[in-house]
Amino acid sequence: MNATTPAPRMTRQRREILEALDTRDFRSAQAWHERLRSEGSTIGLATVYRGLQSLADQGEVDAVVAESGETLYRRCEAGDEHHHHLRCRACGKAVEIDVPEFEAFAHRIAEQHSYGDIRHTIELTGVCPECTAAGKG
Amino acid sequence: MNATTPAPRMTRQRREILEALDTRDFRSAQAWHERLRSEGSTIGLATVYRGLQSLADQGEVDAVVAESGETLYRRCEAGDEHHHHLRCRACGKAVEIDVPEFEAFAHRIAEQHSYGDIRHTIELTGVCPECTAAGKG
DNA sequence: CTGATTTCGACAATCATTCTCAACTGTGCC
DNA sequence: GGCACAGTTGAGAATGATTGTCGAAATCAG
Ligand SMILES: [Zn+2]
Ligand SMILES: [Zn+2]
Ligand SMILES: [Zn+2]
Ligand SMILES: [Zn+2]
Repeated sequence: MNATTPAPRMTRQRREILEALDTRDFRSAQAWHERLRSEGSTIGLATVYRGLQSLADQGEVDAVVAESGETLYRRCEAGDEHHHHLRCRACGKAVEIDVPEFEAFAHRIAEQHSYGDIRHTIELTGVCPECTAAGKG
Repeated sequence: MNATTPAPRMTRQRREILEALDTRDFRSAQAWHERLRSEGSTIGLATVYRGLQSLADQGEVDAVVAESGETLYRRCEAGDEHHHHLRCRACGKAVEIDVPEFEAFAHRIAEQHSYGDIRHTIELTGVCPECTAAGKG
């Protein structure tokens, strides 16, 4: 059956996405697409969705689901190390944080209830200093 | 400040939703709607959406955003006390947990980065014993 | 270069959720 | 009870994010 999923080809579009993502903010696929277009790219929306998803699978980008339900992406700072974020709800700017005590705690709780295949989501959101100053609170 | 938002009227539909919600599982608005219909109700989908949202605002029901982006609801066990869940991804069954150390930790991190108006999401998901046994893992 | 395969991108399709609006119904008041 | 009337309802349309389709274009092994 699965003899190693073939590595994605390095196309112009994939390169463009990787370059565009070289920032510190979480944005939606649509927002990244607009930015790419505004910089002269002719990349298609579906391609941006596909690219971001595949990059997220590889751990190259972080993906989080906002309260609205839309998925936000940004380039991952920490390689494939496990981590979480403190993100600005107004501009998307985020810092990576780690929650050392929590990882063990999660598994303890799960075991107590005999739940298997545990996953967890921890997201802190707020309004960053710049956005607070700009009244985007 | 609060010029008292008028309390929602107690209609047949609102009563039906409240009754249907008397379980322990997280389900989507559509799923609750189907269940109500299958029990003979003629309630409309939009009404279920509206009802669940308003109940969530009042703290009567818990709402969480699943990885897929859809919102899941269930009746809240803990009144309006702050809490989090360990939820089964296969059947929705959940237990409420609390994460005492975390609440303070979140604020400490936020302050360190000067982020204001902090909010947090913590969700544990897994597969419950029943679903594991049934091979829904 | 050549052919097998993958990826593109415009556009249609899906799916959850929200909106519109005419009909209906709690609620307060007589 | 009966009335007035603002809050609710429900069918269906509309929205908005995401995914699927499919012929054209690009990548890569030989
Ligand atoms: Zn900001
Ligand atoms: Zn973690
Ligand atoms: Zn289960
Ligand atoms: Zn908490």
